[in-house]
Amino acid sequence: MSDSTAASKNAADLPPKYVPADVEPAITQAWEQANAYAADASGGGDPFAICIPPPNVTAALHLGHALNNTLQDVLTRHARMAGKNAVWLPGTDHAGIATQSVVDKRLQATGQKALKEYKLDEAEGKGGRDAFIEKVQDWKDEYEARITQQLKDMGCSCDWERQAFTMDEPRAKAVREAFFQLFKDGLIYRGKRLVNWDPVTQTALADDEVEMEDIDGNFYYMKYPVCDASGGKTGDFATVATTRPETMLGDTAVAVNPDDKPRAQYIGQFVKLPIVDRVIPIIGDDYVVIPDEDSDDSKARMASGFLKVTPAHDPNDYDIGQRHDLPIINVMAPDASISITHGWPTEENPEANETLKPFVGLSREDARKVIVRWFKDNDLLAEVKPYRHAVGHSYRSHVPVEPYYSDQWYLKVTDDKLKGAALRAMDESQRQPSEDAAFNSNADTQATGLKFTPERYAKTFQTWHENIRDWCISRQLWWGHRIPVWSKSLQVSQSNAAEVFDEAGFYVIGLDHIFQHGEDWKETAITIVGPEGIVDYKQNGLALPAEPEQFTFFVCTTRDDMGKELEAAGFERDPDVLDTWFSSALWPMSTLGWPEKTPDLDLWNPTSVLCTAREIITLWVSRMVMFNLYFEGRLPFKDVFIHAMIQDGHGQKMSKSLGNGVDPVDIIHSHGSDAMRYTLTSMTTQTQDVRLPVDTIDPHSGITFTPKFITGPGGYKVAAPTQEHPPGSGKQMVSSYGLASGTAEPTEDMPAARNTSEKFDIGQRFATKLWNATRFALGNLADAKPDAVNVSMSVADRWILSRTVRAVEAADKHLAAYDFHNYANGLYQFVWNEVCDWYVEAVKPVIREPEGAKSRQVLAAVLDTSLRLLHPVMPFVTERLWSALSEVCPQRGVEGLDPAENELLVTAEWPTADRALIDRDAEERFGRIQGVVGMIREVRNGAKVSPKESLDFSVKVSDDVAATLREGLALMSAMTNTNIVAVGPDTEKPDNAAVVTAPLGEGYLHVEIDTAAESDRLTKRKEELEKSIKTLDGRLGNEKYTSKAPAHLVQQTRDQRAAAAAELERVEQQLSQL
RNA sequence: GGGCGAUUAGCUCAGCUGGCUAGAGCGCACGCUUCACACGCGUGAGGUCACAGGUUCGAGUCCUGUAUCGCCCACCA
Repeated sequence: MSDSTAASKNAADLPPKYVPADVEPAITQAWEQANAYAADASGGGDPFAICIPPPNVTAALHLGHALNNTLQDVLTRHARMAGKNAVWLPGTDHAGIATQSVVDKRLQATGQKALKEYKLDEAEGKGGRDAFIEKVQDWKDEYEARITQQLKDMGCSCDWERQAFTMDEPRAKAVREAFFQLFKDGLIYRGKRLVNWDPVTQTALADDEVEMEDIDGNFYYMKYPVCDASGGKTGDFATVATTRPETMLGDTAVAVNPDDKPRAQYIGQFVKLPIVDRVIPIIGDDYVVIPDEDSDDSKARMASGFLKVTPAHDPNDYDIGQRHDLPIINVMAPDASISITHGWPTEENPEANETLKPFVGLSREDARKVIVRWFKDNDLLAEVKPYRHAVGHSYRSHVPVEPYYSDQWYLKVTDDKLKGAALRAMDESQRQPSEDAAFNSNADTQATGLKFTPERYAKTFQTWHENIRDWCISRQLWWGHRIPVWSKSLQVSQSNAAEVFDEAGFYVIGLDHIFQHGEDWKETAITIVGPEGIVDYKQNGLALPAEPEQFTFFVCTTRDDMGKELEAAGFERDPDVLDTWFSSALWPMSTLGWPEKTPDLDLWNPTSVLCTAREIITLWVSRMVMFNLYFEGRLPFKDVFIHAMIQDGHGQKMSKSLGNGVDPVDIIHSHGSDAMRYTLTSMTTQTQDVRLPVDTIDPHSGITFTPKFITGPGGYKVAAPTQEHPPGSGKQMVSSYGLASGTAEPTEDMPAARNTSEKFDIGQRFATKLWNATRFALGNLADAKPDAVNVSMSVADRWILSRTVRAVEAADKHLAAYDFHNYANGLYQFVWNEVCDWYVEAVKPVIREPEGAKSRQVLAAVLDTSLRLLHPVMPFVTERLWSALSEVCPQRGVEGLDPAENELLVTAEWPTADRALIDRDAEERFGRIQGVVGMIREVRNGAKVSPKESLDFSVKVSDDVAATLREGLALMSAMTNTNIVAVGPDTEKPDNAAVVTAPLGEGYLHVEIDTAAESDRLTKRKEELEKSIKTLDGRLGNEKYTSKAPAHLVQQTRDQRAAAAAELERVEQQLSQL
């Protein structure tokens, strides 16, 4: 190793305490210098690849990300050590709407020119769009750098040379190409539909960007006068029930259920819509719920039987409107204020409607109040009932989403080539029985075997695809991939054909090659939309109408120069950008060079595993699967591992939007990176989310305390923005919530406070334990003479080697199953409870002696293996200790456990377990020693004998057993501070002695015992044994048990019964002798 | 409304296809500055496994129901 800081020269270089901050930076540097993470497709080994779920550049990472990335790093480091050609592809996501609105908010908050002003500039042709995007770009640069640093601080072994961003040029190229292909294949279409509109950010949202929240609202019962076709009132009323009175301005029908006897008679009549005086029909549609006061269905209880139909502002009403060919009247502007200029039919002449005028320009909230008031004043409000119901809110601006009728681009994910392929890709073993046609399709099944861990998430994936709807991919934003479509509308007829079309019937705009070579669709695709919809001009040419009709030409191209030509020809580029998830969906391909057929793509796609949280299965996993299958005919990854979510101390999800996130760097600061990684890994079980109570560190004093909590927006518990510690001291600080929510600004007197959590203590302690165990080993190995070969292994040596092999096997098994908890926990127990508590203690008496030669070898090998096994989860401390070990003891390993040496642990070989080292005899014998040692310690403690006081111990066993026990007795005596004074068949129990029993005999600890205490202890034990015997007898006395239960279990029960009876006898004997 | 998951020691969590005298870490009690480690060592106390039924020789583990909590999905009359 070339550096001097990371590598230790000898054991004395290891300070008594492990201080992560003193070690981590140098280790990071050593890895970087060695280029340890770089992957090359031409390198050997089986491919292993992980794509990072690219974090949004909206904000810094929190502990949820730390967990996500730690697990990926564990897998990657393991794969790398195991000799695979491993790559971990890093990157970030532009997160369109989220980033745009975060930046806009920040600009507003700091009094700078914000989105609104830039939009005005853009409208005036002053380039506001590009100027704003630059602002967002600055933000992105800042946070991308910060996120990258966080990942590096965590020790993430990404191949940083491959850092990607969903909006950089290679990814942009992939997006254009993908869009183009889908467009060309007819899977992207433009549709006028109801979308989820966010009136604040003024963009459409995908279904999954809408969050349902329960809202306390009202049911309003409004009376519409019934009339005839010409508007003549009958004096009767139809009372509609609605939660959204303001949309009544756009009503185009009233519906009743034809099976609703009392009301069906109204079908065919009309109502005169109040305020707007529109005469609209009463129609029959079985969607309408029939009122029933006694129903279980709350809707039936609340319903009036008359449903107002507003196709432009309610998805259900839209469907009804389609069924009955109703007009669609949009009554709102994009900001959701009441408007008569966004779709109101001119023949109604709304400008002249005096009654309507007061409502125009009102927000939908105000309009609701005013309209209700109008109905009340005009005696048309029948009733108002409180009603709690779910309302969709923008996940970004948190205002209710407005169903809004507008032009959008859709991706036809319902097509079998997308949806069907995704369903068929599921591993057969994880499919639910299904009626879905996709499973019966004859279509080629390109790839199969997509597997989820835990399995249950396969169901989420399947259900999502079975119910999938077309994906609205356009967003009215600036921050994103601009849609590569240019369009132009023009009036076309036979008379102007010569100006527009050439002889071949193709449209002429100076782009002859596009149209002349109509089948050469490599870079350009055209859709022509005429009055009757999409024109299949490729088959039939364009049938020109006699009278001029409107045709719109949509040209999709991946080439910028062609875009410019199109613009010169009067085409306009679509102003919208693509949904963020469109570029994310290409991630496993675009990070490997797609659309080029690169060696990387060949080797690493499909990637090995996707590691993510469950919330993203529908948004992201689904779309990656569909795209990768569609474009490359294979899966984006073979496995999907869904891990837990990190919750705060109140059981709330840790998230940026809640502001309760904890910066991993804070934890690294308080506990070290390895401690954080270890704790997070060991907390990862298959079922549970992780609850993590968070404390605050007072920056004035460095003292940790539990912050004061307040109830924040949305009813969540959050740390108060400013904290005082101790209360009343006047020493104030800004909490991480205060920072994240922008509700408090740190100052010199009121600095920002870091977070910590005692949950990470376990990792910190473990790192320290490992550190100290290594210090012990190095201290002894350093002095080791060249080993005398003729020393044989002790029972402890054989035992620990056996246990080490089992630890290797367990680690392999658990990692392969994504069982992170047991991987981490198993090694913790191995290192702490077996290596440190027993092996190191057992070896102490001989470790510096000539007869300890073999033990020194074993100790070095066991330590070597432990460091290798732990490296994926605790890379820093293990790497540091590795260099120290290599320095002191460059040659290590025993037969069967001798992986290749390597300068750096990060690229060292993963240990393989030679099962020949598994030694049942040693395990059994050492187990007995452990049992006896335990009993002696128990007696010593019970008798309150100081550990320093050496006690005599005599053993009664047969002579031949005594011979085999010699080694074990020596060990036992050393570990319990006892002198063995007699061993043999004639050993008598002294008067003052505690009896220790073991399978092969018994021992006497010569100690003045407290008769009363000993009597209590024995009596208690006696009762336990009696109870146990009773249970076992009950079992054995049950003929059904002895006949039905497996024989070995019955035998086991008999053995247990016998053992308990034997012990009971001894206990009773001891009691009688007290 | 549909689906998934959780409910085990004071706290945070393990307990795979039923065999447990139910485990771990923290916390707690007692004793130890034992020459790697007090971020330690040793010993111990602490649980009718949410509740009610059922299947079984046997249930923390399987089934049914109830309650509470969480998450995901769902077209806001």
